[in-house]
Amino acid sequence: MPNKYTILIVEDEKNICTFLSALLETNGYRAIVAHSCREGKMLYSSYTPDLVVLDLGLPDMDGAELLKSIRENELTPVLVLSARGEEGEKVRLLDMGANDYITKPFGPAELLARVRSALRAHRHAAEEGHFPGGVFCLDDLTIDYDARRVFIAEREVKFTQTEYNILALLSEHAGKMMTYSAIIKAIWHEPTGDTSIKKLQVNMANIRKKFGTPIGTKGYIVNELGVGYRMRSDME
Amino acid sequence: MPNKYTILIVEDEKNICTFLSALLETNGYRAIVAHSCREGKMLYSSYTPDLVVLDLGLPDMDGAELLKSIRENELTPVLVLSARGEEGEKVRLLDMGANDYITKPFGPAELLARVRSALRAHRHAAEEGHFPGGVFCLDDLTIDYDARRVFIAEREVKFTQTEYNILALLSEHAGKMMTYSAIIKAIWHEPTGDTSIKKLQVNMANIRKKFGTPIGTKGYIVNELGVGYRMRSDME
DNA sequence: ACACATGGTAAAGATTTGGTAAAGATATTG
DNA sequence: CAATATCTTTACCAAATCTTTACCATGTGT
Repeated sequence: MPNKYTILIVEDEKNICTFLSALLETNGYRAIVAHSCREGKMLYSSYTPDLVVLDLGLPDMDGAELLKSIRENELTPVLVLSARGEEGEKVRLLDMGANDYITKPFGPAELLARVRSALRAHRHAAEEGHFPGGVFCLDDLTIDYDARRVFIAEREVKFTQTEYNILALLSEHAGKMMTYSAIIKAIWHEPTGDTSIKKLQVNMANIRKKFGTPIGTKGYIVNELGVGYRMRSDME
Repeated sequence: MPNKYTILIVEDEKNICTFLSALLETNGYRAIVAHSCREGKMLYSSYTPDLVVLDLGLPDMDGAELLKSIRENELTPVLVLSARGEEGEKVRLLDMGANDYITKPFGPAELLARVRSALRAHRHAAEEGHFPGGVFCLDDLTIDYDARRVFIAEREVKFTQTEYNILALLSEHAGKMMTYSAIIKAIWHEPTGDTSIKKLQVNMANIRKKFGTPIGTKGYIVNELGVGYRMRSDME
């Protein structure tokens, strides 16, 4: 029924290209391949893909520029492929609006999972700018944005203002990795520094404490070392 | 005694039916159950419920048809229950005017939160600031908007103009957190500042004093530090 | 395995915030 | 105009919270 999702791959290494496009094609996506950022830019505007897989460290132009030109109009999800040693670049692109990243080397299952997750989260966000009914749900966690109330397994849990703000922010972007600087800017409107990251970590600890950390269950919020936090999405 | 909200459940699976009706009944709603769309249509016109929980994929008739027949006259909120994989159908029903959807499997907290949210939104949209019959009820508190009179446990209590305005405002948005700035703008038509928040706080103190703060009972109005006030709702 | 960096957590101190009473200021009423 | 009610401002206290600090656990690279 719905047309295939079109995925634009921007990657210079030939064998990764064929691997990716074969993988995506056999899983029901339409794959378009660009071997440089310039080409990616052109193909993007002619195909308007549903998702972009962007490799860092392409020779001809900065991946950031491509991302910026995509973000000027659309909010098409962008997955960043990064090799080791490109940590800084990775975080920079996440800050600029990339939705997720995958560190090389990666397996087919991981890539497909991230692609699915990004597509679904994006479709949800697009359908009605926000969560229908103003309610967010993830496993036992329920957030009622209008009432500004949070429930965990039927029982209301009180969060302080900053704790709630963090929760609301992460849940509104569920499934998307949010960098420290993005979170700090949104919550405290101040530049990121050592102390502000500490504040964030303390708040996260308090939030987790109130969640009660059900043993055996993976927490609602995941941390990625050196990058930021992500709230799990109920459809990943 | 405040009238219970009546909720019509249209669902064929027996165990989901009993789960839903038990859940809703224990939370202060009146639940009516229909096991088919035909039955739902009939029960709808005889009970005129305040909200409908509609399962997709009923055998006898398309849920869409029931939704359409509801939407012909009323704008009663409709929550759609959908299983995974019925994404397309779900979107279609949202387009046709369903207010929210819940994906199976779902927990009790999620259902209750979405029911509350839908009732709240609908109530607020329907009356231009007034309740059916021009009366608001919450536990011992009764507000007669037409007469501009307030009763607590059968006995009238005199409120000043601003006190009444605040009460009316909060009760009209019962269940929703109202920020300081929203309240101040509505009451004094002036920008929010330190002094205006103080005014509001003093008024709240006076209101609470007149309520008599029955010990052991949670107050009618809840404060969220740094955010605003929320009047409890009879459906929470 | 080691050193190093990063994140988690608890607890103390500093700060902000809300509640309340009471004193002016303003408006309303007879 | 006086008497009264209401509104606004001020001051102070208690409690909630934010921030900082220190220390421990965990992960990362060599």
